[in-house]
Amino acid sequence: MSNETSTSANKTSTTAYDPTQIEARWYRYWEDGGFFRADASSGKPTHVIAMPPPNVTGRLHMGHGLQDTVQDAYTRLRRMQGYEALWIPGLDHAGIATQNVVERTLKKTEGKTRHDLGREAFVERVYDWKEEYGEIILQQKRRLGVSADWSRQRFTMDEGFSRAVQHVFVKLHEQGLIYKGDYLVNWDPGSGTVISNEEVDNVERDGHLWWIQYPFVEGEGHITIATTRPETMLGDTAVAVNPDDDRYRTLIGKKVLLPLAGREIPIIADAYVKADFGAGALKVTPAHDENDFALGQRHGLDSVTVIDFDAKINENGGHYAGMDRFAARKTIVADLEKAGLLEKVEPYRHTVPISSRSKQVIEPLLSPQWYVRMQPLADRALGVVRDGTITFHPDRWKNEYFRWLEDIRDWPISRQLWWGHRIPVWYYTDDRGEIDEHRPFVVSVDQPEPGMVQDEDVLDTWFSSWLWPFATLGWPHETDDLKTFYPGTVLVSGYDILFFWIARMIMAGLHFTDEVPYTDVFITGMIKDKQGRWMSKSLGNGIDPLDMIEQYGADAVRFTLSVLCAQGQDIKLDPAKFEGGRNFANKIWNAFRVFGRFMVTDVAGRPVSDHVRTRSFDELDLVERWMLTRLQEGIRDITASMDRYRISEAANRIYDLFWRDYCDWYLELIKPTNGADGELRTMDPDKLALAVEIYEQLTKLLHPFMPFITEDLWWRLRPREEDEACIAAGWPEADGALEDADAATAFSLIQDLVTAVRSVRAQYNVPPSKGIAVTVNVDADRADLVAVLDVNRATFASLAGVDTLSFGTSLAKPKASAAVVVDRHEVFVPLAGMIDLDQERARLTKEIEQKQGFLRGVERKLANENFVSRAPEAVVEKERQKAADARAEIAKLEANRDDLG
RNA sequence: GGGCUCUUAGCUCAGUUGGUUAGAGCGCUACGUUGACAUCGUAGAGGUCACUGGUUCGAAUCCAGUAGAGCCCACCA
Repeated sequence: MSNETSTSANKTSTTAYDPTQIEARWYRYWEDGGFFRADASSGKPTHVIAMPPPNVTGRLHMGHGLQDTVQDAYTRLRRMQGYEALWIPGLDHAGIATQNVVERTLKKTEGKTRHDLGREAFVERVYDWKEEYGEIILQQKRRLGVSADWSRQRFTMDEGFSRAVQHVFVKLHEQGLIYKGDYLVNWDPGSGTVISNEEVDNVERDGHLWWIQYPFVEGEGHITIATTRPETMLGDTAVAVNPDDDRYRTLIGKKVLLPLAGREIPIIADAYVKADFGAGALKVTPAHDENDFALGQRHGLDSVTVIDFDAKINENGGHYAGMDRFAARKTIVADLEKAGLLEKVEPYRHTVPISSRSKQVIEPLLSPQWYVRMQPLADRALGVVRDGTITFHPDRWKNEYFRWLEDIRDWPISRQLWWGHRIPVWYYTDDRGEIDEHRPFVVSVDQPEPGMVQDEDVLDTWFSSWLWPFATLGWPHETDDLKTFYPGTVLVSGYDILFFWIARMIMAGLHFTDEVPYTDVFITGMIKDKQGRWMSKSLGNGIDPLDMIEQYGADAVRFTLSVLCAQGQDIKLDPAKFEGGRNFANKIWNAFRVFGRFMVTDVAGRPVSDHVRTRSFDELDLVERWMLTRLQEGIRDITASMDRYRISEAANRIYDLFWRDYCDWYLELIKPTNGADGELRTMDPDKLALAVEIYEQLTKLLHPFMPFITEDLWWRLRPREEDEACIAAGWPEADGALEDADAATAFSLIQDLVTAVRSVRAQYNVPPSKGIAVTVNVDADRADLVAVLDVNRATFASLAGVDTLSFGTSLAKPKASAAVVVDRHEVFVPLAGMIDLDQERARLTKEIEQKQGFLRGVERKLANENFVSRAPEAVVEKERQKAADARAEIAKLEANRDDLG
């Protein structure tokens, strides 16, 4: 079944880098080789990151891609720097999210609800789900190159972790920080559980304001109230007015007849009521509104619950009982209208609480729940950020953190779910097996006495997540891991879970371990689509990182994300941006080939002998000393940027160092060219050795960002022992002995001169193949440069495509030549037959005008008394130098223009 | 109602102790394939750094205000 189609359509250059060939292989090598595993007994300084555990139901998305790229870059960097670098991975059981998914699947595939199965069987199903799908996302992370210590992988519901969670509950209870209370909670009818304030989104919606008349019990007339939720009127227990409202002052204490319900309720006065809003009179429903609940408490009102946990009107709602809350609203409004009690309806835009889980409207309901008193925990957490023990990057996020903690509320931690940690509270039962309300409950991890039953509810997912940095290390046991790796170093996360998780981890760390869980918090921006919208399933605008890895390679994806990850700003991601990363990987690959093809290798492509330079630094060519100098600067800059958590700065720096310096200049100069006969020349072994030496350093600098390609090339550079991997190599350190400021200056001058010559060539369309003669008239004050240039004439000539080169300080301008002034030096390019005198004159004139404009600006500054007297001497001197240079250059340009006749 | 962020080249964005002739990538223009890379090279065009005022010898950078965009908090029915 041979087919020979599409050979040309698939034509790809054999020289292009192909990541698919190598990524899986190197990952296996690292993982099997134990390179990710941290050793608690090494005695090295530690660097620890606790990976935000993804949900067991999760699939890798770009947010993970970004955050894992950052975490992996730091883990690899510190590992190379000699730290015992531990990155702990794991999974979060994600209570509501997971239960919802499994319930939906159950419904779809078997048409059953969880109640059909029963608790035990249902939880069994969720475990099955977890076993089957939980690992997927961690496998996906491996594709990205995540170098986490999989041997230490944890799950928030594994046995040890569960014990830790329950231990914490018991401890907090002992400390009086956990209580059970009957309060108004955020009931999510969609998920059938309570949720915390943080899980509620306040969304602006178009609604109505209904004006309803409540008739007086005695005498004629009525009072009008305005409400957005008429269905709750069935539970009204008062009407409230402002005590200073003249319209209603005389009505306070009177009774009204609650329409439809037929109950008598009082008119009360409370300053909370705003006289200028709505009708100025407020219906009070303590059982279904937070403000009304507070009002009820102040005035000793009854609470009448009329909406049940299924979001339907209950038996207190008379003949509305059984109706869904929104259906009831319609019916009630219609009934009021029929009764002539509906005064008017206004369109009204207001905020409605929506469950971030199920997207359904939250129903505030009275319900007994467990709470954590947060104030004592919050105070310490505020302190450690205020005093700088913990630093946020970028800094501004600490303000959000403060704001939340300064106004902390108690945390409702019980959830009416089946998937999660059972609350470790036990109840005595009576003869019929029912909970005996008369006997006190017992808080205990294990069943205190036979026959006692455990609380039905489970704990909020975050009640386990907040222990992540230390419970993953074995806490509450004093394990070696805990002693060695706690506290951790840095936490990397998006700002979306600053309150849910980051702040709570800090509180938990301080409270339970007396330590901050980490000293740095790296907050990434969120990934948006090209147009700045959130990526979502419904919009279908998500970009799958795995698709991108397939298409461009993991290194390309990582590098691109690193570059984009600037200062916590949100990232508008266009998938085309990964091309930049792919192109860079390709450049890295091909740069190696420049010198790599001169190495003798075995079948695996590994060199059979080492290449070690024999020349001393002083014996190196100018470009080589320049390149080494640039390399040392690069090492310092990149390391410093990473230390300051400026990962995009570091990524950009290595990109420039590699592409602009190493490839564009250094490699261009040292690469052998073909001989006249077309035969490829050999490469000078010592030049090759230095090329390898520098490339090896660059490989290491690139490794935290692009681990796969660097590991692969690493083995092509030198013969190595099996465990001498790039991932385990030492991070480069800048070496002052490999720096030469004079060489850097001299080469930089050559770069400028070469660019000037190329520019002339381009302007006059001189083909590269055509050799030219160039005369450089060095500025008289810098005569020393003549010798420098002379020594490096071959360098110059090769870069600029020059046949004949003349250097001097008083050389005459050749006939019919173009002139360029660079740093006060003149570059003459004879262009007999090609030069257009008018064009050249115009070009020079434009150049002169530009320079004159610049000079005027500088002179204006220098003419300013205040500038000269107040600015630092060095700044003034710099300006004087600029002016002098500009004047000299203008003079030379003018002379050259005049010379054209 | 409070708070935060953003506004810099056609597009996406860098630019922290205030002193540059304001940068990058993509896109655009011209030229270029005799063995590293066309996923490339060389040379270029392109910006009153949103606006107004202030501080300063000097502002894209600091301060105040204005306008637009976005986000987070918040109990006005």
